[in-house]
Amino acid sequence: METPVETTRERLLNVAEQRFGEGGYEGTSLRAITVAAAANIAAVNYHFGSKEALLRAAVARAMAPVNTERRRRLDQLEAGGPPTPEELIRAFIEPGLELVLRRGERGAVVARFIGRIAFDPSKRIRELYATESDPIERRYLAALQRALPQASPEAVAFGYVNMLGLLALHQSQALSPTPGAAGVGDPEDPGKLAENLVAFLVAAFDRGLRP
Amino acid sequence: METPVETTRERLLNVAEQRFGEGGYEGTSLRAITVAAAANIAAVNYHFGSKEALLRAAVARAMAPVNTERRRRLDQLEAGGPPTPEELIRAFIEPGLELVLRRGERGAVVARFIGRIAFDPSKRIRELYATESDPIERRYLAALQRALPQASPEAVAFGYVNMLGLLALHQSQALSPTPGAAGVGDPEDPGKLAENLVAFLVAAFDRGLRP
DNA sequence: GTCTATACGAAGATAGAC
DNA sequence: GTCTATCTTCGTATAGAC
Repeated sequence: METPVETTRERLLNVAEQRFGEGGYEGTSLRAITVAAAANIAAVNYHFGSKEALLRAAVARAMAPVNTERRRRLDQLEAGGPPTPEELIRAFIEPGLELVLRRGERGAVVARFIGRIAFDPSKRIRELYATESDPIERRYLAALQRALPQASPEAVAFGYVNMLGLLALHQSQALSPTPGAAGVGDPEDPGKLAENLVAFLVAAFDRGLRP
Repeated sequence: METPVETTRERLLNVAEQRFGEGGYEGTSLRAITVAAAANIAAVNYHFGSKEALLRAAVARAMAPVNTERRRRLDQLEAGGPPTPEELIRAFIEPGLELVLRRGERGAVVARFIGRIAFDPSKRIRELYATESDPIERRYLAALQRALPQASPEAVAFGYVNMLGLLALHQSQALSPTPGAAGVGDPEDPGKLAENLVAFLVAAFDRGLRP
């Protein structure tokens, strides 16, 4: 690498990821972010324009590798004939949890951030997240519909919403697992959560979608 | 009724339900609440003590009928021999959605509020919600474990977390349905969502819980 | 007991000088 | 790019009128 030192912009994004994931968007002050990033209070406005624009940039940066991996898996699956529901669910869930698997503590911070944003019921934030995940979402819905020809479009959309919601739920708990629940953020076997979640969803998609 | 006029306290709780459900706890100011309730800014502090205490009171009031109904159903089920997973899931989901079914627009406001709070990843708010739902939660987990003897306690807890999360997700969308998704807050047939959600969860519990 | 008016310190975002 | 100034809004506290 040419630049071993983080720029102010990068530090702001890193801290934003951590703080927005911990306290939520409304619950986190720009002052707290800029202090932790060793930047001036006005730095956010200079680099991003506003608090919301900082959030937008952080979401875009965090989602990029996830979206790339999802696209790659979809391409690969569709190149090899019609994929099964399980393959599609796996191709959706695993990229979202690999952050935790592959990148340790730092990955868990990113996952919690993504989960929290995807999870947020506020109109503003939902729109922002939707913008970031929309292109890939259409492809998934179409592929799921082909894999589940007996299900109505409404049923497929219902299943997709549930899949997205459960992934976000478990991502958002990446650093604060529910005591006693299986494999949620289990540091000894982070892959267990992915397997549990995929199994749960596969069963629900295969036999739990009403026409 | 003896008192056809709402007291300031009641108006504050009603408005809090609506605003907290719409904008979240952090995203809603006491000033916005007191203005909408035609009360003085100091009224919240007088009647409840603090913003968080107002939230606590609103959660308690909103959850009371849901908890009562869940308790009643559990009692009834357990009086008639060991309940099936489906019966238990139904006894959990339906009271949470009946708000919308039975009380129209006003019920949807309450449901959105409950869903949003149950959904909130903030530590403070999660603890607050947990306090309100803890007693009934233990009974449900025990009953689910008896109905699913082959599943480990971790697996049962995992399923319960997912059930709670999906209910909260759909409750929180009571007034802003995802376009195209089946029956989410469908004003023409609000019972459809309950049936869809129960079917989805029953399939997942019956065949999607790994040991 | 209820409610109102007012004030305080902390934190919000942004604009403009440097 | 940084820093300071500024103006708004936040939650909370208090003193006193009804």
